[in-house]
Amino acid sequence: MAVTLKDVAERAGVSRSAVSRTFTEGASVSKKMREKVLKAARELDYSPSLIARSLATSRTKLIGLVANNYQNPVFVEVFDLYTRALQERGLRPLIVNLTDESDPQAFVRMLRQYNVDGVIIASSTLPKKFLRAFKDAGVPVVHTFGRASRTSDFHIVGIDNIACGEMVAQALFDHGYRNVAFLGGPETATSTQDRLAGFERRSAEIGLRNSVIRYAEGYTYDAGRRAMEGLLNEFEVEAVFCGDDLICMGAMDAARDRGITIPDDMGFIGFNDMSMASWSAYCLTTVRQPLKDIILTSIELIDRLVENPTHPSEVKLLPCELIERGTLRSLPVSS
Amino acid sequence: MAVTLKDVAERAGVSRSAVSRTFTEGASVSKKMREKVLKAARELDYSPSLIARSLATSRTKLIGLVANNYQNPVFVEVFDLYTRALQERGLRPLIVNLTDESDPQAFVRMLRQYNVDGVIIASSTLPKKFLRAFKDAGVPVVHTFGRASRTSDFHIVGIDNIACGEMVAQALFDHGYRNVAFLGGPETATSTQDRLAGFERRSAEIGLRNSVIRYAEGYTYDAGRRAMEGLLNEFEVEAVFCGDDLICMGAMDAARDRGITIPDDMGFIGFNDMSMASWSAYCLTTVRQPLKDIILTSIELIDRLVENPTHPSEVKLLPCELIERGTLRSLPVSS
DNA sequence: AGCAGATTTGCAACCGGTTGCAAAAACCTA
DNA sequence: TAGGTTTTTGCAACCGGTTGCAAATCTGCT
Repeated sequence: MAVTLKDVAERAGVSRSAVSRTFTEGASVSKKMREKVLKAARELDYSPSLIARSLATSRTKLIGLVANNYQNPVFVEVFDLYTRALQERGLRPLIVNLTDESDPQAFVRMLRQYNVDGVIIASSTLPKKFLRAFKDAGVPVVHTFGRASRTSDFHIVGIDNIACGEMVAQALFDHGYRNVAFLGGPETATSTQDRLAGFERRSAEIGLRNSVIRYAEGYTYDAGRRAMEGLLNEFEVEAVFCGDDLICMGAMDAARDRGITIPDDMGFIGFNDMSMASWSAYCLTTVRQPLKDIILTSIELIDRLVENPTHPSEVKLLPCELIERGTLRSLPVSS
Repeated sequence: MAVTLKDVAERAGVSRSAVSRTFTEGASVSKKMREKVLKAARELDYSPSLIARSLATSRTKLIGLVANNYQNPVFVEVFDLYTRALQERGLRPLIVNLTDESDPQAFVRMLRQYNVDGVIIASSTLPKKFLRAFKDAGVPVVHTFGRASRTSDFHIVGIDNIACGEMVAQALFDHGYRNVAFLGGPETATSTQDRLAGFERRSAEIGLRNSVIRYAEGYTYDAGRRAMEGLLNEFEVEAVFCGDDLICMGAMDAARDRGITIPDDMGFIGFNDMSMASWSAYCLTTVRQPLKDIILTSIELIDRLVENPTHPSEVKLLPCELIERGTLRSLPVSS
């Protein structure tokens, strides 16, 4: 059915190796030979089987892309960036959609079976042993959105969540807020923990009172909404720092549905700057993660690891940026 | 490095075929042999290489998943469903992110090089010749969200866009609207064309005047917003039928930003029922596509095609449902 | 023209599995 | 227990490429 190396070789009247070499980067073939082969290949509409090549070279150009956050629209942005950047480098993502029910070990095995060249874990809520499993199997891993740590021997690309927490505390203080709430993502996510740590540290330094700490059960609108409703029943705060834009939108809608006006009655600040944050229905003040940089850096790193698996472990933390829109009240004028 | 068939065979003291057979479905192995092999395999932590197996069987369990709508959050829902349903069946999606700039032919070649078992095209805006390219290469294709047509010899799963257009016309009429606008997705999308056709046909029948026909340039918030702003400058309508929820949200925000109250001053109806449609900031009345069914049906179909490539071409159109929320004014009470 | 050195080519083994075929083993019946 | 069936096993070829090695060809030079 399909046309193979052998067919081309016969048609061109050369050896199979010759054909192979004209299709492999940096092999030694004379100009005359190459042309003869390419002509035959063109006539037969031949293109080499990557499966067979993989078997021989034990390189697949496949990169496992593991994620578990398919509920959040920001993920479509993440995903778009990953898939495009990978395919521009001639790599293919092999997607794993990890749900709560699914058995992680099965996916580790699966990715090994496909002999992926490397794995990118794009999630801050996955346990370390998951990374370990790949490492032990000799597969290069990069943890995007992971927590930095001196002791860890993993490759990590992400942001400095502690610094971000500090930045938000400062921003709230600067806007004149004195009594605020923290409404994070899932408590188990390292990103949540770190943001809270930074937030509390800076708050203590400058005298910002954060009287409530709550966690949404997931990075979803509904979870944000529910958590905010609970919060509103019990506390009075001037502003809320949300661990994710989507959570923030749920929280804002919960507040508005109780007749609270934003930002006059209550301020909100989100995290991620997903594309919806700029919609006029929300006009969300938020912290922007440099998604594109994070993802390009991750891919570059995994690419390098594939070439050189013994590369010493790297941690790259990229700077975030405060995006001021309309959900914090105007800065008090100094008089 | 990796442990292979041969290692297991040696350890178990049996032939390589024996090992292969215990790992292939429906091969003949005695209970005793199977246990001996499994024991050795377990001790060595062996799992068969899918690459090598693919080479031998020319089946990869890979399904190409081609899409070009990575801007729309509804896609994250589509994507979640696809990846999960595929992996539940033991298939792996091989993702192609088609951008405007990318050369479609290159992707056709790429998917063939990976020897995918089948391809799912998940888009209503891709040209037919794209499908043709796979078909010509002997790769089974299913077109999800495609246009039904008697003459076509492709496999299609989607909705009856004409009927949906009719349903919306009727719904607007029933809500008391008499002068409305159509704000579709890209004009080249067959789904847009069909919805408009149905919409106009039923409008004519019942006496609904649709005075404006506009198209957003893409399935994005901004495109919806821009189109709506233009529309507001030139026309007065009572309600707008948008070709997509995201477009609709952009349009709604454009209207609100001009001081228009929804639904008192103007009605809106969207399409897709993406998860955001239910947010209280929009509370969108819309048409729900049975996404899950569409996707499961697509996968089932491609699965069957892989087994039997000569399967006669099928067209499956699934019914949509009107989801009434708060963006159309209340039904006039009959008195 | 003759020769050393560099370049190109083909041979054949290998990557890690599957599978048709025939021999061997197990089972059944008389 | 012998003889015929059915089941299980191993051999060896094959899937479609790559690659080390040695032979063949091509260079440039004297």
